[in-house]
Amino acid sequence: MNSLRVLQLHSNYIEYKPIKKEIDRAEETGKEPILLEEVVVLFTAVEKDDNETVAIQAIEETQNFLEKLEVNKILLYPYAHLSNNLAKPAVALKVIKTMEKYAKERGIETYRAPFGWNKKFTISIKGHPLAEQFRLIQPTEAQKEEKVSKALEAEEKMKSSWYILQPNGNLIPVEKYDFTGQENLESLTRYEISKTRASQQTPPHIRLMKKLQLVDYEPGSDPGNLRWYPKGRLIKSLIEQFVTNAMLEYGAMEVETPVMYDFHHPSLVDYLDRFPARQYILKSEDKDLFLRFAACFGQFLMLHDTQFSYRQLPLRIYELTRYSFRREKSGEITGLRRQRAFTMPDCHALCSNLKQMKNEFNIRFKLCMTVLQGFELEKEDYELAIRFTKDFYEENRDFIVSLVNEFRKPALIEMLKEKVLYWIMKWEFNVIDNQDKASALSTDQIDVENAKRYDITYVDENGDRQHPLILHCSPSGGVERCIYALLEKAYREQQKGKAPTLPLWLSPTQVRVIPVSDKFMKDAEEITKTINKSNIRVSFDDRPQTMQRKVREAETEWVNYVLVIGQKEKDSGIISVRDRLTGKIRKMKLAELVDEILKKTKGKPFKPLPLPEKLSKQPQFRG
RNA sequence: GCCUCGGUAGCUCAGUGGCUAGAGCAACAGCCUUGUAAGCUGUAGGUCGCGGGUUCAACUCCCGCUCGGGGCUCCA
Repeated sequence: MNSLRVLQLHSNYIEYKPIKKEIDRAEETGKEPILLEEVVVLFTAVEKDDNETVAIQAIEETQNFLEKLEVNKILLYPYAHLSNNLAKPAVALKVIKTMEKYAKERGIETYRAPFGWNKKFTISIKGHPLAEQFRLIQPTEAQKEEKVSKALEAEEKMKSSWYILQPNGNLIPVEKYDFTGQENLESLTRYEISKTRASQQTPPHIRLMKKLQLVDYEPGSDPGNLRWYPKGRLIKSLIEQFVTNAMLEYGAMEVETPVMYDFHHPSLVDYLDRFPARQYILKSEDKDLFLRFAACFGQFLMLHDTQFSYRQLPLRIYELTRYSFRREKSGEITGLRRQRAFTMPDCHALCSNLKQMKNEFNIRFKLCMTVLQGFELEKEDYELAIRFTKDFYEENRDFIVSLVNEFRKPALIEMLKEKVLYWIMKWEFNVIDNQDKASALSTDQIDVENAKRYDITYVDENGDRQHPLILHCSPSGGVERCIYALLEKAYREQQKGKAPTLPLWLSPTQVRVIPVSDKFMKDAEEITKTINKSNIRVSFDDRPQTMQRKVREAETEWVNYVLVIGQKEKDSGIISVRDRLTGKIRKMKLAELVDEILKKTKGKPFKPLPLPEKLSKQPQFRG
C-alpha cells in the first residue's frame, strides 16, 4: 500500500545548504545556506499513486500537531530516502507544492527546501516526547474509491430510447408494441429496461452443471473462476474447436496474445477509460499490470505494428481468449452465466470504408447465426437486440433494417442520443433463461475510435495512410455462457416433459453398452471396442449391478443411446437401442447405429471419451 | 458492491444451549446373475464453512471472515 511518508521533527533550528542538482527536473534555487529556528521540519517522500488529496490530508494532520506543540512554522523538506517506492519526480513535486500551498492557505508559516537537490543540513531536535513523529498518510476510505473507468460511469448515465424494429422496417416505441406471442422478446425488453423481473430459486443450469459432473465452483480461487471436470472440459473444448474452425473458414487469421498488460501503457490507459469493465490488477516488481478483459489490446497492439494496405482489407484476426478476465461485482457472478474468468472467441475485422464494413458486418451476422445453430440454438432460442446512435440510424436506416430482415423476427432497439463509448452500433443475440433473465451470446460492434487510439493504419490506393474501421465480434459469446444456454434449454425441455439432452456431438457419453448379466460382459466389451473405433464416445457398464439400475443411470447421465446386450442380440446380430430422443427401443444392426451417429455429428469436431471406458474405473467428480 | 437468506458425511437434507450428531443416496465388501429408470445385507465415512466471543457447557447464541443462493445494481 502506497502512502505519503512524513518524518516530522520539532527542532530548535535547522540549517541546510543546496549542494548540487541530483535530477534534471530540480528546481532553480540559490546555493546560500538557510537557517530556520523553532520550526517543525517535515521530511517528506512521495510514493507512487499519492495525489493531492493525500497532500491535503498530510497538512491537516500536521496542523493538529502544530496546535499541540504551539508552533506555527514548518519546513517542507523533500527527502526521497524515506521510501523505496517513489513517485515520479514530476508527481512528487506537484504533491509537495500542493502541501506548501495548502499549508499557507491554512495560515501556517511555511518554508520549503528545493526539490531535486543534494543538500547538506544540520539539525537540532527538541527532547520532548512529541518532537519526533513518523507518519504514513494513506487516502481515507472515501478517497480510496476504486478506479472506476469513465466508461463505467458513462454507461450508468447513458439515456436511451427503446423501440421494436420489425423486419418490414417499422420502428415502434416499446410502450406501444404488442408482444403477444413473443414472450422472449418481451422478457428481453423488460430485462434491458430493468423493470421488475420474476425470479426466485437457484438457476437450473447450476444444479445441472454439478449433477452432470461438468463444472463447479472452485472455493480456493476468486469467485467466478471455475473448475472443469473431464466431461465439462470435453464439451468446452469441442465448442472451442468448433468456433475456431468456423472463424478460420470465414477467413480469420488465428493469433495468440498475452493475458496481461501494462496499466500505464499510453494506448491502454486511454482505452481502459473507454471500456466498461473492472479489471484484475497485478503487481510485479515495479509494474502495475491488468488482466485482459478481451483480446482487443493484444490484437490492436499487434496490428499497430503490422504492415498492410487496402489490398488486404477486410483483414480478419481472431483469438480464442482463455481467459478473458473481468472483475465483476460479486453479486453479479452466477454459475455459467457470468464469471470473472471466461473463455471468449474474439474476432476483429478491419475495413476500409462504410461500404466494405457493411458487407463484412452482414457476413458476420450470418456467420454468428450459423455458429449458434451448430450448438442447436435456433432462432426461436434467442432474440436480437441492436443498439446505435441516432445519427447512425438516420444515415444507415436501410442497413439496420436489412439485418432485422435477415433475422426474420422483430428486434429490440436501443437508440442513443450520442456516442457514449467507442462504438456507433452493435448488436447481440440474447438468450432468455428459466428465470426470465437475458444474457448476450454472439455480438458484433462498429468501432470508430480505436484505430486512431492505437494508431492502426493501412495504405490506401494513393499511398496515403488511413485509419480503418474496426469491427469487434464474438461469434458465439462466452463459451461458458453457451453451455449455460444449452443447459437452460435442456431444463426447459424437461419441464415440458421431454428428456433433457445435449447436442449429440457435445454429449460426453454418446453410447452406453450394458450387458444383461455378467455372462455377456465380454460381448459388451467387444461391441464397445467396435463402436469406439468409429470415433464415437462409448462406455460400458461393467459394475456388479442390475441391468435396470444401469439403464436408469445411463438415463440420468443423459446418454444418447443405450445398448443392452444379451442372448438375443448375440444370436441375432440385431441390437436393441434405447434412443433418448424418443424413449423407445429400436432394433437395428450395429453398423446402422454407427452410421446414424456419424451422420448426425458430421462436420463437428470430435474428441474421445474423456474418462475410462469401463464404468467401474470412472471416478465421480462430486455431483 | 449493497440488502437478504444459507453452508451439518462425497451428494440431498433432518436435528438439539447438555450425554455417543442422524437419514436416504453414493463409496467400499459380500450376496444376487438379472431383458430396458433404483435387488439385498453389511462396513466405513463428521474440525457441524473458518476465526473469535458469551457460557459451567456452543453445531446451536453474538461478532468478524469466507463461499454460495435470491433481490438491487450492472452486463463487453
